[in-house]
Formats: sequence, structure tokens, C-alpha cells
Amino acid sequence: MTDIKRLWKEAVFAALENLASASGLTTGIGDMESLVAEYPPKPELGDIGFPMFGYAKVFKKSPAVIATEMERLLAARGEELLCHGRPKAVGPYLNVFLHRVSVIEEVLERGRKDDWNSYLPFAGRKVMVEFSCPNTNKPLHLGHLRNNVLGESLSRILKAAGADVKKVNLINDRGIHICKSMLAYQVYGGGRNPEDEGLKSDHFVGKYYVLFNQLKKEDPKAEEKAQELLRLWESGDAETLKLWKTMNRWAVEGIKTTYARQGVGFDDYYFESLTYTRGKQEVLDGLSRGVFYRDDDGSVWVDLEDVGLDKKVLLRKDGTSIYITQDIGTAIQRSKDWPFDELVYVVASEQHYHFRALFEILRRLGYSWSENLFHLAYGLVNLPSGRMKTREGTVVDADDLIDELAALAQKEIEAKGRDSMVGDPAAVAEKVALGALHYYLLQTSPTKDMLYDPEQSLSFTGNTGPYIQYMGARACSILRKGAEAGPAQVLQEGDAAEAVAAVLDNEADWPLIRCLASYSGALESAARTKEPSIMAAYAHELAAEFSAWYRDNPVLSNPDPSLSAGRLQLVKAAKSTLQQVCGLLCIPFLEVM
RNA sequence: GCGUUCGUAGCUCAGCUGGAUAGAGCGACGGACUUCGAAUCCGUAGGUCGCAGGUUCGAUUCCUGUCGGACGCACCA
Repeated sequence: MTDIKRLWKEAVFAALENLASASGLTTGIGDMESLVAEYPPKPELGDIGFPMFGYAKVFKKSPAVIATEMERLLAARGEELLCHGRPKAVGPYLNVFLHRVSVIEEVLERGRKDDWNSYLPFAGRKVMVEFSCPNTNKPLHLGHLRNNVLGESLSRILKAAGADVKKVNLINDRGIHICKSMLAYQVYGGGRNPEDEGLKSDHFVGKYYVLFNQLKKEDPKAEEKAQELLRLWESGDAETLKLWKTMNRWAVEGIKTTYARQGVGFDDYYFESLTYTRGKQEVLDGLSRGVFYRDDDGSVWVDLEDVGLDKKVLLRKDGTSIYITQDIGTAIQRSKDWPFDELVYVVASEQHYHFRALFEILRRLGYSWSENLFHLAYGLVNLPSGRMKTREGTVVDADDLIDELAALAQKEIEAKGRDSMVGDPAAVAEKVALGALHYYLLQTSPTKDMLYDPEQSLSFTGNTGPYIQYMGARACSILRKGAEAGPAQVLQEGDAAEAVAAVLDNEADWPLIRCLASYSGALESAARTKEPSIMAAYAHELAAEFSAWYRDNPVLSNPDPSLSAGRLQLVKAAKSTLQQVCGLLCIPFLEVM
């Protein structure tokens, strides 16, 4: 469909050029990119629409007249174009009615092979995506879940669009916050293990981070002692390092369990403890080249006021590096490790300023790839009760949340009496929970703050992940029944594709086919704008379209056996597309639910 | 104070590079299970797209201003 659309766009533009030269015009119609190709709001208007408003002034004619002349010009073209469709002027629009059989054939291919997506606009692009980046002093919370699913989903979308994607994580495993949980453990831990307290290991570590607040009340010198622990860590004190390693292992193992549960993963892990000194030399080089300057007290600065930012410290007066210095080093290291065409940072929008500064600094250091850095900023996840705050204990823990959702889903399965049909109700419930959560988090544009309403997310009706899963399961159900019905009903792999497609060339089946065909357009748009929400919207549209279609159009119970067989192939293609889309959105696909 | 960002139906959100009657879901009201699984479907009600200007043949979309919210402007990360 995407190829056919481009073919028509080229043809329409060529016709515009002809019209221009016939009118003695040499300029004014712009380039092909400025020619708008869209989808008419109603199928009876056509399949592709080209508005002619923009050319009225150039030609000094009304858009409707231009559209009519365009129709005539295009209709005079040979079969090599007209076999793909028929142009028609509809008011001020030049619309195209596609030769549907070729579209249908393309769509039905999806039921025949797994790897059917051949449209790869990002082929040859190397894209690195950094996301999650947890601290090792506490378990993941709801905000991380949004980050994780955004990063994972975007990576899958880019990959589906043909890009070579590398997912990376940077573990924040050093610093004062880590030392606080270590100190609290020294005081209260009594040498116990997570198993001793029956806690998931990252929750165990998090418990001691929280206990640090108690320690502060009991010991006024707690903050000082934590600082001392940081100094010991930096000087390589054996005992401190031993504790640090143990607690970090607990934290990281626990966090990785949550990743596995959520279905996210990484190609490479970076650890801040190994990279945090890396930017220092870069800054000193920049200093010697006059990109930065040294203050009287010895600290190193960069002045970004001319681009609307401030003066930023890059090295402390004692020569140690700070946050942004580390990111400078890490970015440069990555560009050497794996020369990317693009590097995407999935980080909360609170850090927008930080990334503007970082990208500008890298530009000034002379790295041309600095313009290929992208901060995918996402908004906070708020609760109906207000913002999540660690100190007020209003943080929603990631594992607890998934547990809650899964328990609720299981109750729902039992309430509907489907527990015997789904096999393992607990396993299905877990998948429904993840589908609900991930879809909920992805449906909103990343830039916006969003409201996480447990009530609404837990209700499995409407514009939700489970709805999409349900339509997938229904498609599977029809296919199962079709297989049972015997050879007459089963789709004939050997049937000529064109003959099957011809059967489906009718008004009843077209809306679903058109929706299926627009998959690649949605994918490209989502990849280009880096917005999984576009894919989420497509997923819901497709599910709803499928729902409406199978309600009105009998598949198995159809009196016409050839139509029945053809529609069975269409169900297969729809199921395959739904499955693909669910994969892109980290929504587990379910054969039954 | 400066900067970034958001402001669309009672609520939560879509609306692709400006374009053909602004769309979903929830909630409300009314319907549909002897019919390929009702976690579904259909119908009704509900919007001066924060406000005011500007650009344009045309603005929810772009520009300016303004009001309101969020976030940021550390030798924290």
C-alpha cells in the first residue's frame, strides 16, 4: 500500500508538472514533498486523496477545475499506471480508487509467512536506544515502567522499520544514595540476606534505603557517615567494596527479574561505576582547546548563555567530575564502540535542560554526530491523588502493581467462568495484566504528563490492551474452528492468490483490508516521530475494525464456500497483523483468554 | 525572573508534514446473547479545540501576546 501510494504521488506530481508547463509556468508548484497525500474520510470518496487547494493560486483556477484537469491528464496515462487504480476528481480533491485486488493480495501474504513486512524505510540506519537507567538503591516504580515500555517499544518499532537497533542500559550503581542504603544495612541489616527476610532482592535493598531515614533520626551524624562511606568507596576500601558489590548484585538481580517479567531487555549494560571518570579527559582536552574555561578557584566551566542556556560546571575545583561530565564521556565512548546514526535517550522530561546542554557541549567539542542525538522526553506519571513522592510513601512499586493487576485479571477470568478454557489462568492473567499496563502507558504521547488511574486501568473494557488481546483471541478462535471444519472450509494454500483476492474484492471486506494495508504507514510514522502512541492508536483502530467486520460478515457460516475460504485467509492476515502490532507494543498475544 | 512543555466532550486521551461533517474510551441514558466466545456490539446525549490577535483560499494544527498547570534554571543524579 505504501509503495502504491508513493507510485500515485509520483504520478500526480508528474501530472502537475505537465499542467504547469502547459500553462507556461516554470515554478510555483513546489517539490514532490509538498504534495499532500491523505486518506479520504469515507471509502466511497476513494482510497488516496490529493487536495488541490494549494495550486489554485499558481494556476489561477479553482481547485475543483484543477482536479478535473488532473483527472483527465492521469486518465490518459497508459496501463502501467492505470492497472494500479483509477483517478477521479471529487470536488477540490483529486482522489484515487485503488485497484483493490493487488492491495488484497499484498495483505493476504501476511497469513502465509511470518516475516511479511517488506517495507523498511529505516534500513541501513544504526540507532542506539538508551533507557531505564535505574539506581541500585531501590526497586523500580511506576515511572520506570513507562520508561521501560517506551524504550522497548520504540526499539521494536525502529527495528521493524528496518533499523539496526542496539538497546543499552546505564546502571547508576555509585554515589551517595547507594551509600545510604549500605550504611543503613550496616546498622540494621545484621548480615541478613534477602532470603532470610523473604524479600525480592531489590526490595530488600530498597527497604534499607528507606531505613536510612530512620537512621537519620537516631544518629545526627548519619549524613556525614554516608559521605565517609562514599570516600571509602572511591579510595577502594576492600570491606566497603565488598558490601557494595553484594548489595548491588541484589539490586540488579531483582531489577532484572522485573525486566524479564515486563518483557524488556538490553543488548548492552553500562555501569556508572566503570564509566563515571570517563568524561574528565574530554573536558580537559576541551579546556586546552579553549572550548571551556577555568575559574579562579580551579573549577572548569562552559558558557552556554549565547544559546539561551547558562554557565555550567564541568569539573569541580577538586578536579572530580559531575553528572554531565559523565554523560559527555559515555556518549563519546558509545560513538566509538558502535558508531551510530542516531542515539536516543529515553529520559524523563525533567532533564530536558540537561540534554540541551549536553548536546551543545558535544557540538562544541567538534563531534558532528552531536546533531544525531535525541532526547525522547516523557512526562511524569501522576496519580489521581497527586504526584508520587518517595518521602510521602506514595510511590507505586512496579512489582506490586503488576501483582495487583494480575490478581484482578485472574478474578475476572474466574468470574467469567473461563478458567477451564484458558489452560493456566494465572499465566493468562499475568499476560492480560501486562497488556493492560503497557497499552495504558503507551497510548498517551510521551511528552505529556499522564494520569495513572488504577480504577480505569483495571477495568478491562474499552480502549485498552485487553480489548486488543481479545480481538486477537477471537481471530484465533475462528481459525481454530475453521481448521476443525474440514478441508472444504480450510483455506487452500494452493489456490491462486489472485482468485482468492478477487473473491474478497467487495465493499463489505474492504474497510478491514484498507485498515490492514495502512499498517506500514502507521509503522513509518511511529518510527519517524519516535512515538509508540501512534502504533497504539493503530492497534486499537485495527482491533475495532476487525470487531465490526466479523460481526457483520460471516466467515465459517457463510453459504458461499469460496467467500468463506477467502475470508478465512483474511482472518489469518488480520491475526498475523494484530500479533505483529502487539509485539511492537509489548502486549502479550493470546490465543485464548 | 528566565527557559521548556502542556491546555480538545463531565473524566482519561487521539487528531499524521495546516485541508473534505473535530474522533475514541470511561461515565450517563436506551437497546442486542437459541446467532463464528457479550472481556463484545449498536444507538442517544455531550465540544465557541484556554483566551485574543496575526499569517493563509483554509488554523485544533503555524506565529505573537495573554491566562492556567507541570517541569527545569546545583561544584545532586
